[in-house]
Formats: sequence, C-alpha cells, structure tokens
Amino acid sequence: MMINKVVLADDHQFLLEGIQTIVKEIPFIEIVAFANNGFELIDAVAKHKPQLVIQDLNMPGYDGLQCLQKIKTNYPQIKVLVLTNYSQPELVEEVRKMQADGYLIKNSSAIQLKEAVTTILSGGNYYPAGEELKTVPDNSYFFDEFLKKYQLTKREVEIIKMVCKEKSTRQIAAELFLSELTINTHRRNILRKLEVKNVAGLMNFAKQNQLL
Amino acid sequence: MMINKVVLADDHQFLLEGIQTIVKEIPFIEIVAFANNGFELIDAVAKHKPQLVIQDLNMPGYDGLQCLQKIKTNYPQIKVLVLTNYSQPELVEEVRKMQADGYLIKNSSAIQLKEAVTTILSGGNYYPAGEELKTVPDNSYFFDEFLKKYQLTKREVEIIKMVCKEKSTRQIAAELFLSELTINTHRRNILRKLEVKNVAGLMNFAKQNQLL
DNA sequence: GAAAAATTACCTACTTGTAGGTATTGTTTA
DNA sequence: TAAACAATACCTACAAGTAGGTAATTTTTC
Repeated sequence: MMINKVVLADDHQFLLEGIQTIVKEIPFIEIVAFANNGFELIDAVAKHKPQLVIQDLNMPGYDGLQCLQKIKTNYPQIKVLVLTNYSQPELVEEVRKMQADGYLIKNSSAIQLKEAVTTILSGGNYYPAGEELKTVPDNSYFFDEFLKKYQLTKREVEIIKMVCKEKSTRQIAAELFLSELTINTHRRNILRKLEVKNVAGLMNFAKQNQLL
Repeated sequence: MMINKVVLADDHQFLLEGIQTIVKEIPFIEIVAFANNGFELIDAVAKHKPQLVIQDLNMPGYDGLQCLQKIKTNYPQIKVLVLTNYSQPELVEEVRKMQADGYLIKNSSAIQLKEAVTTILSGGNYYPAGEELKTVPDNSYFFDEFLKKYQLTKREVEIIKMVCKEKSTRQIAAELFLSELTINTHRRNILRKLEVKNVAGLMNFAKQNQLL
C-alpha cells in the first residue's frame, strides 16, 4: 500500500496541532504541509499534489468553499474532507454539491475523524446522517486530543467559558452552586496549565481554540 | 432621481452600525436590509433586488467572494462594493475578476466610503491605486463613526489593544512612559464608555469590533 | 483667541484576581 | 481493589483591577 500525502488547513494553530496528532496515528499517512489560510492551502496543494486535503471552512483570504472549488476544479482526483464549526445543514448541501468527499463537525470524536479519513482514502464518502448533525454532545470532543495536550478537565473548560462571558468568580460560584474558593482553585489551575497569567491570556487562548 | 436601495453585509454588528451612519447620509439612498452572514446576504438580495450591495469579505457561511460570485451571476445589474480588512493585493485582483464595482479597505475614511458609493451608483468603478493599499495611516479611521459612537479616544483604543495583548497596567505604563495612575484613569474611562465591568468585557468588545 | 476635548496625574477605597500551600471526597481506570 | 485523577474546599498573602473624586496641561476645534 502506498503512503497517502495529506495537507491540513485551519486558521487556528492549536487546532492544526490537535488534528495532526489524531491523523498521524492513522497508518500509511504522511502529513506533508499545513496551511493557515486559503492562500497557503492553494499553494500547498499545487506544490505537494496530496491524496487528501483536510480543511476548515471559514478561513481568511479565500474561504473554505472557495478553496474546495478551486481544488476540485484543478485537481479532481484529490480527496477533500471538510471540517467546520457550523452545523448548518445548508452548508452540508453546498459542500456536497462541490464534490467534497466528506464533512465533519469539528467537535466530533477522534474516532469519527479517523473513520472519515480512512473511508475517504479507500474511495468512499463520509457525510453525517441528519441526526448526528443536531446531537453534538459536549463531551464527545473531537478535541480530546487538544484537551489532553493542555490537560484541561471538563470543569475547567466550563469555567473558562464562563470567564469569557465576563462572569466574576463570585457569579460563577453562584451559578454552579459551588464555593468561591473552589472556583478560585480552578482558575489558578487553568492559568497554570495554559501558561498565561491573567484573564486576557485566558481569553486569547479560548479564542485561538474556538472555545467560545 | 430615483432612490437607490442598498443592502449592507458584515458579520460585525457594530461595524454594520458604523457603516450605516455614514451611508445613510448620502442623498437618494435607502438601506433596505442588513446581513450578518453570507446566507442572509443572498436572501436579502433575492428579496429586495437592491441597486447596491456593500459587503464584507470573510463572513461565516458563504464568504464574501462566494457571495460576490452568486450575486454577479444571478443579478449582473446589481452593483457591489467590497469591504475588507485585508490589504492583500491578491484579493483586489480576485475581486476585480469577479466583476465587483469597488473595493475598499475597512479603515479608510468616511469620505472615501461616500465617494466609492456615489461613484459606483453613477456607473463608475472604485478601486484603490496600488499605493493607497499600502499606506493605511492608523488615524484615517473609517471608524471615526464607530469611535464617535463609543466616544473612544485614540489613546484609549491604544490601551485597549495592549490590554488585549495580556499586558498589565504596570507594563502599559512602562511602555508608554506614563504613570500607572494615568493608565488607571484610561482603563476606568474605557470600561465606563463601553459599559462593561472587567477585562473580559473589554476583550469581547474588541473582538466584536475587530480591534485586535 | 476662546471653548472643548484629550491626556496626563494624583488621592482614596474597595473588589477581584493571582499564587502558594494543603486536604477530603468521589470517580475513573488499570 | 489500588492508584490516579477530578472536583471540591479551606487558609493566607499579595497583586491587579475597578471605581469614585479632582485637576493641571496640552491639543484640537470652532
């Protein structure tokens, strides 16, 4: 079996890393390039002629749909798996029309991602059934990997989100029926794990990782 | 002279408002719809058949280029003015190829925006000369209007940006060669003007207004 | 040139966040 | 069933941010 070349494109650096750690576990796969925006993606595809492109929708420059179209027009043999935050059914249709070989919501599980990749590489399609699109349990994180990387617990992620919504320690404690001291501990652990030193740092992390 | 119907599209609510206040000062203009993403834009165009569309590139869902193409394919008589943050010359070419009638970097002046609109509505094109694309002085804000709305001064915007870069009051003071007490005052005024109560609120504002 | 606005600066007081330590309980997993 | 981890909670101390007041100086605007 030949080695399959893959190009990854996502404008969020940390997500790129998360996807990478999952994808490179799949046998017979080599990741040959990363792209942070549409321009880089088009360049990378032209340069490496990969078997598979895994790409985000909604990147700066060209966006994902635009890229998809370009790739499928110029290199119809290249497979494309589309990732997105948006679980809008309209988008699935657009993506399908443009001949993408698969579609995955970003917070799917690592297993689903691997399934999608192997299915597509062996010539199949990977589209979620209508039901799956709606039920996205908060714990089936595709970003297990990403959470593992930063060692964040579910509670910590929950608190990060609340801090980003401008809530104070006191408010968070009240909403979760916990002691302020507990929230304090969580906040301290969060900052330590993310290696940042204040709320601004925490929010920048959250933004870069689409936790918001 | 007939009234020209205009549709505005930008995914940043505050920017929509800023653009609106400028555009509605132009005579013989009626703003018939706003869109926060590509889907809404396409819907609005189909519904209102405007004379002019003013649209952001880089919106969620369809992006700007995609929308532009759809509009120009289905309604070639509709004029489109493209706004963008990116002063990438590659994009100008793409936009021009797709038959847009004008292109404007978002932090141009209000006067330039008005010029662009009137030029386009009287049948002309509005594209920046190569030079203008590079020299974007920080004070020629197209968002005078937006700043006016929140009454933010240049210094305040500067400090907002630094706070968002995780800098403490002390660090900001040191970098600007000012007293910490002064930065304190600025921060207090910023929070009051934006009607938020902590760093998280400030950052959410900055994010929504693309100040980062 | 006068008026208005922006920038700078100080004072005080209080609230919130950051940082270190430790420890108990419950849950997950090897 | 141990062992590991997550979640809870307390203590102390200090740093940083928030909030009110006032006011002098410089810059911008009319």
